[in-house]
Amino acid sequence: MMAGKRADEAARQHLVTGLLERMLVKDVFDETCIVNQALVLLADKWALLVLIVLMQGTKRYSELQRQIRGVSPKMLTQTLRSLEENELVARQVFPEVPPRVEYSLTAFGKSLSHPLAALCDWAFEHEPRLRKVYAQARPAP
Amino acid sequence: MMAGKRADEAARQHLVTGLLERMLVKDVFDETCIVNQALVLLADKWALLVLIVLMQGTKRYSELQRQIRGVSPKMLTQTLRSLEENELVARQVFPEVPPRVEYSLTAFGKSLSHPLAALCDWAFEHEPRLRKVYAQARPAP
DNA sequence: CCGAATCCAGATTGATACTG
DNA sequence: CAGTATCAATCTGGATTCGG
Repeated sequence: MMAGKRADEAARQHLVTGLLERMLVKDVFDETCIVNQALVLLADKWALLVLIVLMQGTKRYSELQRQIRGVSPKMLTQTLRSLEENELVARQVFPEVPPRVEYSLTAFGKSLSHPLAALCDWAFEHEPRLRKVYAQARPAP
Repeated sequence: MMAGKRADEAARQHLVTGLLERMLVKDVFDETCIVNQALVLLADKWALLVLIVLMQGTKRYSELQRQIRGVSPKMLTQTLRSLEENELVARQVFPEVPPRVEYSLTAFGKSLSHPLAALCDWAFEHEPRLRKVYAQARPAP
């Protein structure tokens, strides 16, 4: 138990140290920093949810809308367009009746699987605490 | 080279499959899904940048403002308050003149190091492509 | 039916100036 | 130093409408 905790901490320190080496510690978060630019593309709740759902495989527009509860058609379209422009998602239109449009991750999008999975894993691991802070942060609707 | 690529793909599939098992594939992205709640807290550019900077250690308000280029005092304060409420960041006020306030990650916040490092690693690995899409997504200022 | 475009009220953001 | 206050501008989201 104790050893496991120390191992986790050691792993964390290794990761953080590796990062710091690359970031050169100071003033890296301006507009030219690649981490900053990446966050501009990714720091969006709907975009992340779409990417996570598309990790399951190719989906139609309506499937995405069904799986991602609470997304309006407008925001879904907007998010998909943005992801397409950023080359993370591919859009394929089938000239049929009724119309069919399929979305899938590009190879670039698939390369995000590891970071996104790490984020989801974190959420599952810390579920009780997350629920607590989420509930107290937003008074009952 | 080829073997490395295959290993990466295998690792990705393992991660994704593990996720899918937990997500039970369908309709998990409503308000009660823990991933959704986690994203509400984290899908924010400034919050992520603050967390990443605080991975370097304890910082004063002005240090954060200097390292995170482009953040206004208002947004920095707002972001820090939110992170504090979510128990990811601890705030300590020193009753001195001139005033001093220090921010650091809580244990909970430190538990985010792995996912955040994975995200940063991804950004560094895909820097050329990221710069390309970032540039074409936003016309020269 | 499915996918997308338009309009508009309300929330969020950002730059700047100001205060204990 | 570490924030607030203020105001303009942008973004969001829902309802509605349109086209294939």
